[in-house]
Amino acid sequence: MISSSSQIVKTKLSTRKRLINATARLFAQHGYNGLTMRSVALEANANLAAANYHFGSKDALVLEMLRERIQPINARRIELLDEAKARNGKTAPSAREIFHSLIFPIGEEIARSSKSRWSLAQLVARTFTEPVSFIERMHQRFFSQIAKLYHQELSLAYPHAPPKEIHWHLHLAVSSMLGSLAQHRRLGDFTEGECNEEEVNEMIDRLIRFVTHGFVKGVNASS
Amino acid sequence: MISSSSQIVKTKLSTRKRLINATARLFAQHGYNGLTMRSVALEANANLAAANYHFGSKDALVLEMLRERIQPINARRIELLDEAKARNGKTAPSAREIFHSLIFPIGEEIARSSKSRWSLAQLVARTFTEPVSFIERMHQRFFSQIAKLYHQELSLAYPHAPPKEIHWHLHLAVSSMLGSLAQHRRLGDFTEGECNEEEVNEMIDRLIRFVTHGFVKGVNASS
DNA sequence: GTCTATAGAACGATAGAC
DNA sequence: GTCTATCGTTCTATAGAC
Repeated sequence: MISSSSQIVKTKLSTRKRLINATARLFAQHGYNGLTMRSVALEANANLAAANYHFGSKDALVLEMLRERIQPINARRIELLDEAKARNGKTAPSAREIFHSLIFPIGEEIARSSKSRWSLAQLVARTFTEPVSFIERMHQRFFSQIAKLYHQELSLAYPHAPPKEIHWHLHLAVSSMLGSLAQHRRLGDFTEGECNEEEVNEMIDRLIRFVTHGFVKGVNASS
Repeated sequence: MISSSSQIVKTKLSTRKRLINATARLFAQHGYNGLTMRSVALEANANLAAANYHFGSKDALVLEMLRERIQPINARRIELLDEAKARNGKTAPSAREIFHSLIFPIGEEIARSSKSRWSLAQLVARTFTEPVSFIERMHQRFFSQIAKLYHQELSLAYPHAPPKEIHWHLHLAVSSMLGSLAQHRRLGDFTEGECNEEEVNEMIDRLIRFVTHGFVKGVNASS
């Protein structure tokens, strides 16, 4: 009975929570249109009618799942950014520290979710690929203000760079982050087994360095 | 009757070609699961049964569309890469030239397709996000050999870098390229209108520089 | 080659018993 | 809260007239 406690934890999860978890996995794998209420219910060991009872509709279910996954990550980003600002006193944090605060929380969350480690990476990336209308609104609600915050911070760190260049290269950095998360599951295939996709920290560290270099060299060349 | 010639061109397009074009637009916008045979027929001013007559199934239609769009781009990549090698004689092309040959052909293709300019960018990016099984096979068929080619070329350009680092940073560069293509339509929103998503060449040039910097600084730090 | 009409399956959502 | 059963819709694919 070694695994009794984890079994208890697993079976004690409420139907609602199991439905949310199943929705996250299936949305990450198949996207909004590929996810069906029936597949969610099956994956969660719940009933089709129960899913509609708890959330009312497919739209509302997916929306709530996204809210629960994205908000803690954004909160942690602000936390790390504030720490970096406090650490540097009156001088602005470096681009490296700023991008660390942006990307590192995703690595933490991936490492935390032991089961199907990379589904969060796919989920975050898919949130920016799905064109469904309510997801577009989702971005507006969750990401537009944090994008503004990072632009401000990078403007302070690079006061001589044109604001337009900050915008351009921040956009490139964010796009690279999302692309790398979306593509990470292919790392093994792409490199013919030479690189290991299980090493979360390696991936995150390299990604932070990559976008920092692209950003810094890019904006410095323009100022 | 100013537009008579373009009208002739448009109406002279075969049903088959109109179906392919409609499939490309709708696949880029809605993905595989969001694309329906009915929507394709409607968009192409064709009949639902005609679409099945020409291609046999939805799978076969999408597969053929992807083949027709991807192969010319890959051919142009090889062409530019060969030109760079010829230009440099016995010394290897620079990372900048190598990534230029990888990314520039996409810009050319985007500039060529006057109608709905950015649907190709979304299409290419979506090809790497959709988890549908036949698309995974598609990648194997179209991209695994070209990935090997670029790894070889970069290994020659950076003989002192560990092969694993070449692999890692090439993967980051490709992921950044795909992410930037997928995200480009959001550039205007993301930058609050400051950056213009219509300037294809600007976008492609910045992207080439961005991934080159990320790659070069990354592999140099490791050797 | 292109149409109408439809078969057969899967979907989101709900009614109503427990 | 959870179930069975089902409604109404939409999908892919095909049969058959033209």
